[in-house]
This record gives sequence, C-alpha cells and structure tokens, in this order.
Amino acid sequence: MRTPAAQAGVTGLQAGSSMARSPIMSRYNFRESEAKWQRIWREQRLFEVAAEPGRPKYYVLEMYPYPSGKLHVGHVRNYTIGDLVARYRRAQGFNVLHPMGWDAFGLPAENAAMAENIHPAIWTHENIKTMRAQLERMGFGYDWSREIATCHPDFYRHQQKIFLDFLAAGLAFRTESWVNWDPVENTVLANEQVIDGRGWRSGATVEKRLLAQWALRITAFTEELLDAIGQLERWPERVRLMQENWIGRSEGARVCFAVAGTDERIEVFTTRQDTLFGASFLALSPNHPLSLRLAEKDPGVSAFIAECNRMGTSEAVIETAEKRGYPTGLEAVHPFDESRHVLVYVANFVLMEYGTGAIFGCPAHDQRDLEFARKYRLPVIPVVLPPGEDPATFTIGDIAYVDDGMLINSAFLDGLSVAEAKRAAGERLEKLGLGERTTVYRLRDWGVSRQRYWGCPIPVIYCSACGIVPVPEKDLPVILPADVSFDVPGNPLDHHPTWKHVPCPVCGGPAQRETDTLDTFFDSSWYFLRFCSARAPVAFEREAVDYWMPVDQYIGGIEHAVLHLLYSRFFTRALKQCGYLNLDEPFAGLFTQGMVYHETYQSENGEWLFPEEVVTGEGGRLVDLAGRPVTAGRHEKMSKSKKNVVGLDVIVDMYGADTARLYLLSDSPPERDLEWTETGIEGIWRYVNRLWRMVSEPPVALAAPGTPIPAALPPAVEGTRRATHKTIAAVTDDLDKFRFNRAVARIRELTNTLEELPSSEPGAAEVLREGLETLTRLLGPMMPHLAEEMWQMLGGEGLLADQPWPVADPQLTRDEQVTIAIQVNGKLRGTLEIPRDLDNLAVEEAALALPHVLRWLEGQPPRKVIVVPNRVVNIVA
RNA sequence: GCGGACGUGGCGAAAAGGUAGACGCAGCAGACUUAAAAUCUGCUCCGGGAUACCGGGUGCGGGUUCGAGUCCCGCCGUCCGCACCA
Repeated sequence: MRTPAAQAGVTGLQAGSSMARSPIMSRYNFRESEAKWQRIWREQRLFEVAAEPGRPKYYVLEMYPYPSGKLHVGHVRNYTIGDLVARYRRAQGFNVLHPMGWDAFGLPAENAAMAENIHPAIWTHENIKTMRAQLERMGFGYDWSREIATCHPDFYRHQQKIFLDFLAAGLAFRTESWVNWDPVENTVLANEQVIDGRGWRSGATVEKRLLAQWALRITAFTEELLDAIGQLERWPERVRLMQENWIGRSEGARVCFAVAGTDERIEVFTTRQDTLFGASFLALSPNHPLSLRLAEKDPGVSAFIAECNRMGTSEAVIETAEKRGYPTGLEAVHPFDESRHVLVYVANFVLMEYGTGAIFGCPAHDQRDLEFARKYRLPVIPVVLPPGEDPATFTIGDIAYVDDGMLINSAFLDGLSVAEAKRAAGERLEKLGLGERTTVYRLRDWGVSRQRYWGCPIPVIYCSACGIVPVPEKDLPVILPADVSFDVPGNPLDHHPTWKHVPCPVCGGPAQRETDTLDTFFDSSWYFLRFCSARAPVAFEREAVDYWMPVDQYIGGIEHAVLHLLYSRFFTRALKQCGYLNLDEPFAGLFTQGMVYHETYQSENGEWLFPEEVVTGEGGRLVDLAGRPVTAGRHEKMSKSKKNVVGLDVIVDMYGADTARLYLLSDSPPERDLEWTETGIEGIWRYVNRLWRMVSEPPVALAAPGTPIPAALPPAVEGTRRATHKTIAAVTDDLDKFRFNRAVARIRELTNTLEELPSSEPGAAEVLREGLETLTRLLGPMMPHLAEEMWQMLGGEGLLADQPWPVADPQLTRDEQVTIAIQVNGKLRGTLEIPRDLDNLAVEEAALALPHVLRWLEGQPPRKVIVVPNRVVNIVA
C-alpha cells in the first residue's frame, strides 16, 4: 500500500516536458538516468568482449539493418529482443558477443542519389551516424569496437578475396539469366521496381532480357542443405518448412517424346509419369531451345514469345498471369503408344529454369493443365479412378482429380495404384530407353551480378586476349570510384570515363574491369563471421570463428526465412570447402519476430497523415492539427509510404528508452505482429514510475542489504516470499522460451503482490527487500537503465549488469495446497482446496461430498469418476 | 498460382487436452483535489437474475474424448514470402 507520507515532500523531477506536470508525485527522471548509465557502461567497456577459450560463449546477433534513414519504433523490436537475450545470457555467466553493423550497400542509396542528388556514400554514412546514435540512446549493449559497414573497403576487400576463391573452386561461374529491362531508362530493374509490368519511374513496359552474369553454385550443396534442415533444432518449424519447400525436391521422371515427322525430341520432366496415358498436350517454355528455333521460321511463335518476354521475371507474376499457349503445329508421339499424337504448345507458364523447360499436360489430374485444356478444347482423359467411382461413368468436371486411386484407360498400368503406376511407368520408360526416373530440385543457382554502382565490385577483368582474368590478390581491394554521375541512366561504373579501363594483369594489354557489382545478399552471407574478428587483416581469424561460431541466437524478420538464411547456410559450406573454416551451419538458434503495426490516417482528400498530425477533437472525433476531420484506416505494418510510423526519437524523448523497450516486449508474443498504440506506451510509462517509487519511496523501511530472512514468517508474508521465488522460476522459463510478454506479466504480478505486502507484519522488511532486489534483477535485461537506478537505490554493490541471474529456491516454488476443479459431465461445478498429491480415492470422496456435486447427481451414483492429480475431478453422471 | 502462418472480451493477450479471459489497455463508478492532471479503491465476456446461481461463449461446420481454445477433417477471412527490396 502506498501511504500519503511516501508521496509528500518529494520534489517533482522534470521528466520530459509533457510529462512533468506534477509538483506532488515524483517522477523518474529517465533523461538523466539513461544518459548516465549509458556513459558508465561505455566508460567501463562493459560490452566489449574477447574470446576466452575454455569459457562458455554465447553469440547473439540481430539481423543487421539497412541504413535507410531514421529508425522508427518498428525497427527496434528486433534489437530490443536481442539485447534482452544478450543481457540475460550475460547474467547467466556466458561470455556474450553482441555486435552491430550495417548492411550498407544497396538500391535505396542509389534511388536517393537520383532523387535528392546526394552521393550514395554520403547518404549512407549520414544514415549510419543517425541510426547508430539512435541505437545508443536505446541503451543496447553492443560491442561497438566490432562495428562494420559492408560499404567500407576494409570489409569488401575480404569479400572480393572470397569471390576469387569461389571462382578458383568452381563455385562462382558465368551464366546467362533473365532480367527485367526498362527500355526507356536503359536499366535493369529489381522486381519491386516493376509495377504491373511497367517500370516504376519511366512507366515503360518492362521487357525480359538475357544477360551474361555471375552466379554461385548453391546447387552443388542442394541435398546437403536439404538434409541438414533436420538438424536445425532451434529454428522455427515454419522456416524449416519454407526452406524445404524452396529447395523443392521432386521425384519423378524424364520422358522423351519424339516429334512426329522430324528427328526432334522433346524431353519433359514430370512427377506424374503414372498419368502418361492421360496426356493431351506438350508445352514448351518460351525460352526453350526448340521454341526459339521454331520462332525463327514461324512469326506467330516469335510474336508469342515476344509477348511472354514482355512479362516480368518474378515467379509470382508468371504464376498469376492468365495461362496461355500458342500451338506450334508440331505433334509429339506418345512414348507408350506410337499411334497417339499430342499437340505441342509454347506456354507462358512453363519455366525454363525448372526441370527440362518442357512439360506434358494431363488435364484430368492437374488443375492448371485442366484449365489449359478447357481453354484450347483439348481432350480430358481420366486415368486415375477415385475410390468408389464407376470407371464407365467417371468424368472430370471443373476440378482435376489429384489424389490416389486406381489406374484406368492406361494399358499396362490399368488396375495399379498411383504409386505402383509411377514405378511401373518409370521402369517401362527405362526399358524403352525413352526416359528415366530422376529427382529434380526447384532450387536454382544464385545470380549475384547487379548492374549497379552501390555494391561490392566484382574483382575480375575482361581481356580480349586472355579472357576472364581474376584481379590479382595484391591489387585488392578493387575500390568503387567516388566520382560518379547518376545523370545518365544505367550503371555509373560503366559510364565512368576511366575506372574500368585497366591493363590486363596477365598480358598487360588493354582490358576492362567487370562493371557489375555483387548482390547485397553476398555481403550478408558472411558478415556474422567478420564480427568474430572485425579488425583482422583477413576476412576472419580461424581461432576467433572456432570460438564464437555458430551464432547461438540469431534474431530477425520472417521475411528472410528463405533467401538470406539459405544463402548464409550455403556460404558457410562453400567457405568450408575453400578451407576458411570448419563449420556447416552458421545459426544454431533462430528466432523470427513479428512486425509492428500502427493505425493509418487519411485526410478528407485522401492524403496519408503521420500519427502526430492527428488529435482527438470534440466528441472523440479524429481531426488534424487544423481541426479538419480525419479518417482512421486499417492497421498496417509501419511504412513510410502510409506515414503510419512512430519515430523512435519522439518516443525516447517523451518516455525514455526503457519504456519503449518494455512496451515492445510486453504487448504481444514476439513472433506475432504487434500493434503500437499511444495508450499502451503510456501504460508502460505509468508502470515505470510505479517501480521507481516502490524503490525510492518504499512503504516500509527496507531491511539492510544482506539481512537474513527469518525462517518463520506469518502466512501473508510467507506468501509474498513464495510469489517472489515462483516469479524467478517462471520468468526464467519464459525467457528461455522467448515468451517475453508472459515474463512481463509475471513481473507485473509480482509488483502487485509486493505492493500488497502487509507492512506491519514481522519479516516484511526483509521479504520486501528480497522481492525488490529480485524484481530489479528480473527487469535488468528489459529495462537496463531503470534497473541500474533501482539497484543503486537499493544499495546494491557495483553494476546490476554485473549481477548474476537470480535462482529460485525449489522449496518455495512448490505449494502444499492446491486448488482443483470439480466438473460434472465436463462442466465446472466447483473447486476444492486439497493438500498436494492427496491420493485419488480421497480426492474423489471429497469431490463427491460437495453440496453442488450432490445436487447435480440428483441422488444417482456417478457412472464414472476421472481424477487428474492436482488438477481436476470429472464426475460422469 | 505456389509455399508458410494467423484467427479467443471494446482492444493487446493468457491458458503441459483439465477452473477460458492471468497480465495490461480502454471504459464506468468512487477517494484525494477549488478543479484538472497524477495517484489510489472497486467494477467490467454476453443473456437472465437482487445475490446465490443458471444458460451461452475461443472465425464457421463436422468429428475424436470423461473433458477441446488446444487434436483430426472440411470451409471462410487476414497477413507474409516467391529468387534484382532488404
């Protein structure tokens, strides 16, 4: 209980202009406190660590940010979770590596260069400066001595060496791949720059173009990457599933169709060789070699292919586009029946990158084929009979039948199940020499060339005499030129007057540098290794990596579930093959946090408004600052375009870092999306002050630090002490399982309990001290500044950050009395207080004696009684 | 289109197959105050009832079970990824 005496006579500390209204109630001065503790942590180099062989380590890493400008509150959820884990493991005695860096190359810097006429390097460095200051203000315990930026030559010189080693090992190679081409800007567009088939700036219809590019042979590790997913025990199941599906192992068969009247053969890949007798057409990818040859003679085919090439390169676009085909006039001969011919189409939905770039269509048993067949009036022959259907009457309507059944209309396959028919058809194909059973994967090699300036230069030189020549190691790094112009569309490196012209390292003749740069996923595939020895003259020191790797806890957004995480897994293996390290999996534990949402606001004329431009007017209606009406819209992921962002600085100015941190941890489970609300953050701010007052103005004089707690306590005081120890156990368990919102709820429960402690009872002073010290330690990883302040006020020694994590006394976490539920026919009819582990018969007797139970039994003996020890009794009447 | 997830009060949520709604936000009533803010106390899933209590209730429809928010089958809705955004 708070007493008026405790509130009186304390001067109001100025805690933020909007908050410091009270002359009576004291407020926590977070500004002074947060700056002070941040200074002390920095001065003591608290979070700078070195490898200590023999001491257990813990590597915590949050996915490093792209320096896009200023942070909003949505950005820091990730880092708040990471800092909690880092400080928690530190308190548990681990040598914790918790570094931070910048994913500093990328497209937005070039967009800014064009839009605002600012150099990408300057834009990036200014953003880094701003964001670093913002992270420091949040009190995150990073080892800043290991800070890296991928755009720094000290980082990318090593990356260029890695590229050359990959090249030497055959893991990097030249290939051709398709890109989105903007014919007006003369530029390659990223998928996100293609909107409804048009360039986002020019509005021109985007074309597909084939370009010679560098790629990495991730497919050399396909099976390994797939098989090892099973060992990633501390990864979310959904991420493992997504990676499995991405790699996409399919067992099936290659089947050769001869083209009637020619020597031409078309090889298709199928997983449904059992349905070959239901084939009614063949479809070729528009990029299939045969399609291209046909196009040379047939203007219709040529026009159709050109039309397909006007579609973007992204799979989502291709798969959602209307399925269309163009008849080539060719007929293919059925491999099992020479008398049967099927039409050959070129079709826009067949991908050259997958299988053989050609398919056979069996409309009866594949939905997409069925729609195609209906559209072009092709036969639909059912060959798999669903159980219980009559073969004489079974027909296919609008829905293809894709499940198991018995083969019909299929000659030697008739009567078999789908699995048996797959085997039999495969064997027959092999015997006829017309095909073979095979396994294909969806995973493609990774194209790493980007026709852009702001990326790591690819260290190769093209010589007309010597061909592709790697830049000699002594000439690394190949440095990006600073004097570039974005006035001309296209790649500034290519336009640069001198940069690309160099003598050939082999023959000394005139040669040209590669002007493509590396995909930024290349940077992020090894940055976590660089952190282990961030200033090393090599990419990373072997001993440092041996000590610190793998990352024990990696934390980031679910949007990286496949690409970044799969590329990093591949990279680690590729580096192992090149002798860099001895490790397969870079991330032992992975956690993917949800996004942060906020309500959107629109003015009368449909313009988006920032939350701070909206106030509640008369009658609770929303208005803008000029009093004009505002419509509140959907709650969406915070984004600049919809303006539904809450700036981090605004929140930290108004409430402090700790309040923001606790809100981000407490409101929703971390894996789920979180709704940012102004009232929610105010609630946390009130709680922060409550905690501060509990320690600065305790209701009873606390016992001196270290005073032993009396063995015998009055029941109410004993109950509080038990609550303290139960909270330690529960919070520890919750933190281990990433249930931060629950942990916060437990801590708040303990706060409530401590406030209700009867202060006049014997032992209260000692139990309250234990409770408050515990509370402080448990809060440490969440609200580190406030916790230090509380620790100091409690007279604790040294820094709270150096204190060990509390341990619960098992004697005090077990209750001797339990409350169990009494049900009749599964419905709750009462509860019963019984001693723990009372034997079932006694429990049953007590339950049956309850007046309520007797009423519901109406004098009849129960038919059955189920007793679940210490939980429930269910009486079946 | 393919792949993945999610759905519980006015809101964020909690519940090893065992008392649905802990903890918090918002709201209502009260205390303190000239007043407000801050703080404190109480109430708050829906319907009936003065209370006791009774009935209903976890997106929708089925099923398994002594017992289902939780497990199974089928729908509906929302969100995320799809290889050049990071």
